[in-house]
Amino acid sequence: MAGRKANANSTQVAKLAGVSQSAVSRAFTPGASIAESTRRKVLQAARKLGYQPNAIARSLSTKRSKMIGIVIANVTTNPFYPEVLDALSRQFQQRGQRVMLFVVTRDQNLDDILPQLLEYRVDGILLTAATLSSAMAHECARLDVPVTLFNRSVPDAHASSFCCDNIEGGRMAARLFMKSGHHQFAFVAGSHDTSTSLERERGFREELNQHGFEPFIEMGKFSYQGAFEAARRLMKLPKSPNAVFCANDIMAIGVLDALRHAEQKKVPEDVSVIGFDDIPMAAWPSYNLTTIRQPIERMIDSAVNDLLDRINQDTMYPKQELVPGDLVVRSSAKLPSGLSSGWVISTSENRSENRNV
Amino acid sequence: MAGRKANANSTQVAKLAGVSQSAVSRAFTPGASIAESTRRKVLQAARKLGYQPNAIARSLSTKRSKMIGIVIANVTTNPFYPEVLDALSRQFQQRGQRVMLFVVTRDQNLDDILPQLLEYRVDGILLTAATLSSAMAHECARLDVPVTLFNRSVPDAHASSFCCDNIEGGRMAARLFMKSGHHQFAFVAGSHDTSTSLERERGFREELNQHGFEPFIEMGKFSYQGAFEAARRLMKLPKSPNAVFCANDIMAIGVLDALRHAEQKKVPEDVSVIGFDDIPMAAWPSYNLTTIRQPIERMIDSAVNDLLDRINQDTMYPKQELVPGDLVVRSSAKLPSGLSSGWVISTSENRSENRNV
DNA sequence: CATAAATTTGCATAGCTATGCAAGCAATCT
DNA sequence: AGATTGCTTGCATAGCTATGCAAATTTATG
Repeated sequence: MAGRKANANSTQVAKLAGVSQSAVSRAFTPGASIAESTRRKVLQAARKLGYQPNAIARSLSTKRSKMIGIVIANVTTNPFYPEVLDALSRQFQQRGQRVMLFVVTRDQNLDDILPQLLEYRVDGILLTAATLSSAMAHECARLDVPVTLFNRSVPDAHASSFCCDNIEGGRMAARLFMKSGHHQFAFVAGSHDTSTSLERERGFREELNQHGFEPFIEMGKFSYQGAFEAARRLMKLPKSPNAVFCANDIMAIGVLDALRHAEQKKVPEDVSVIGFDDIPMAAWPSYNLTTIRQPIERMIDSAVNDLLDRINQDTMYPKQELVPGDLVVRSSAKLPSGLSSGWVISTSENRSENRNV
Repeated sequence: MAGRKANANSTQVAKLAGVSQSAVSRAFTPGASIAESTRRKVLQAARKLGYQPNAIARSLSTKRSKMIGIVIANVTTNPFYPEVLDALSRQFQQRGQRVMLFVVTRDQNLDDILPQLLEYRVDGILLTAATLSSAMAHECARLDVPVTLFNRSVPDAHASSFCCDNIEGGRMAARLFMKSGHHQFAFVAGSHDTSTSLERERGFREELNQHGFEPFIEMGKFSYQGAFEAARRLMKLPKSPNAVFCANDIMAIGVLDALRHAEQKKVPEDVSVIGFDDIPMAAWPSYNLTTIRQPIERMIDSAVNDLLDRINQDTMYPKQELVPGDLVVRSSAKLPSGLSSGWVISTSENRSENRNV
């Protein structure tokens, strides 16, 4: 009920230091017009009173909260997202922005969440593993709050988006499978309404189609367990596939576990598996997963830069960026002759190197 | 450079609705004294102008930001913490609090971070996988900002703390090992300055000591890789251990992988392994890890309740709570006769049940 | 209907900082 | 010395909402 203990404010500091309140404000504003001697007096008085500028009042005054709203989903089901959150949060922190976090479920509607961010006048919004209704996109545009989507492509032009090149990723998986002589393909999808899953499927299927193949599709619900069960269904098919591409690594791992522990299949001898993301677990010796790596750091750098730029400059248009992924060759998929495990094949600069992964 | 697009404010809404600014404020304050008819007028005018109350201004006025500062570490290295963050964030969200997030490294000093939270006048602070310097504890106490530690025990009486009973957890592991006839024990520690690791080690060692045993100790650095290497060192010992307790699950998994893939050991035939936490991966068929489960939901409920209570009532003292863990018996540790895999043994009410884990 | 009681309303101000502007001051130049 | 320039400083106000208090209105009561 009772309020916070009275915190010293700039006026009290001013009085103690024998200067005006403005001077106190200036003493704490980098680059403000204030003599070094007065600044010292102020800082000393501030220390004595335990004064710290009130960021809430500053936000009100400057109309800049220095807060970024981050909305994220799948944090517990896909280790990729903790990585993303970690990197995002550090980046913003380092650039002087605070983070207001909302954890949602993948299919949760953001129309209740975004207003809560806007209420706090966040300077920008970053959505990952979540999509934006066009109503909300307009609302953000109206309020001039830039929005960036991470790992979701967007039909709407009001928001920036930063994605891995999912289509090309799917194609790379298909090509690797075909080069090493597979003939029966399957795709384990994440969901039917998520751009990442749809695009990866599309690239995979298109590349196969060009060579006269058609993959089976099974739903893995973006989870270990869902993919585990999907794999079992696939193995029950009359012509069961021997090359399974999964919409992400966590599902690929579910598939691997199902193949080995529930279906007595050998990987990659009986079935090859490729994932997407390159989460840390993919490199564990239990899995050794061949996968398409999303270059998280680079993608996040771009996304953060773009968002901060759009916050600081009025006249910037949203940007859609597609970052190429790298094929990381480990041992969950049969190798074509001439390629050995431990290679990273980078589409971008068409270079291959043994990065010891 | 330029400021945000002018957002409608309560005065403009008031003018349009033909009422005073106070009335607008009251229309948006649940329980305020306002006639239903005027409220409707206000809400209609607000809708027309796209008005939404300014939470920053409200915070300044009420001296309540409705924000909780969360500081978390290990988000990418230990899947336990994404679970914690997810649950915390949802709980606070549901209770009408926003979350300001800081991601730090385990050993990072918080003396630079906490002031940033205090600057924004967060109503309370929750630290997990991080500790509080006593200077900062005093600072928070001075400013009347309650602090809660999650999964860290605290010497300082200024903060609440909510922990699993790590000592008893360590004892449970020791007892299970001894019951199934092991004689050579090891503990894979997380670090030498973290209460979780120290307490789990202490319980484990004390229980062994009571029966005349002494465990080897190796450092696993709280990571998969660190534990992987620790396991290899353990196996090089002249009397290599056949019962390894790890300070957490992710390290236990690192140990399992090292034993199986680098040391050609069978688990549990050659070596038994027990972890701590019960992260989702522990139940995967590749690992089937016997472990001490931390009852996350219950712990978080308590922690959140306590923090919110302390925010709302002035006269509450911090609380130290110890929540008992459950021994989840899977198949990474040899079973004593009479016990079969799939059992959860709960210390708290001393009941056992086959929960199909 | 008159009066008391309860509800609703507006006024005025607090909460804290940033900043445009004009005034003050010191240093520099002619 | 007087004029010019450049830096510092304080004044006054904006930014937006909440709320104590008194006034006004409505409702209930006798």
